[in-house]
Amino acid sequence: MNTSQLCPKFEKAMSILSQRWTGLVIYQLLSGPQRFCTIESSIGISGRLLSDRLKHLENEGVVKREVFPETPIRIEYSLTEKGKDLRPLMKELEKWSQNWIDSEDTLED
Amino acid sequence: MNTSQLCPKFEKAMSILSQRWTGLVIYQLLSGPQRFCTIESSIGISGRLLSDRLKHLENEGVVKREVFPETPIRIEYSLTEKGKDLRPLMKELEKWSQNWIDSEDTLED
DNA sequence: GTAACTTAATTACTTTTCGTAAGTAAGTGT
DNA sequence: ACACTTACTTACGAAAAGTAATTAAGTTAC
Repeated sequence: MNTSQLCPKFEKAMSILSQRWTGLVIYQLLSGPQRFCTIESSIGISGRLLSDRLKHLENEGVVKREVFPETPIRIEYSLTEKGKDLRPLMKELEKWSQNWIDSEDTLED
Repeated sequence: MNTSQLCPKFEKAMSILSQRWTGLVIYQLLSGPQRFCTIESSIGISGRLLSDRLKHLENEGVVKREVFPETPIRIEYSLTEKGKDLRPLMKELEKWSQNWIDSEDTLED
């Protein structure tokens, strides 16, 4: 049972951002529209989960999928206005990580 | 294999925030030091996971656990400076959620 | 003094999600 | 024809989450 007393909009926003990989996918797309395999290799997510996350973000209206029927065909993912508006938040997280995360203390590769 | 090209500090910061419940726990503690059961009921997390998350956040230096040997004994959780410095980020998420999350589109209770 | 209650957990068990690897469909390059 | 690339999907074992019951230490109620 969820007996939360928090703002539902805030909770919803947090639920999007707190799903594994989702934040990194958005962050990566802030540098511009990109193809599936580019995102995949830049953040180290598996195809299975990237496919899932992009679909989820598309449903939330954060990410846009565009098919360019060139030859070879090209499929690009980009941020919608809603997605782009997360830039200030990402900037804050960048600042925080620079101020507080010790380089000894990062994730193992 | 993680072949990420992102800043390791940013990745680490994101990995903290993108764990389920962790963001809400921090957000809740921004309103001041609180006891276990207060956090539990305010964000709707189970004791099992709250215990886990608080321990994790204590290890990361974001949360501080203090035992007050009064009668009755009181255990309070609060944010460290590192934790308090996440306030601007939370403010950005609040703003974003107000601007972009439709009230029809919130989580079910 | 013992039975019921509270807090801060922990343990046991089930369900959901993740991660790895392999497979697929459509097309390209040689 | 054959290998290669892209954008996925499927299968399956492993890890994490969710639910509920239990515990330990102390409090209050009678």
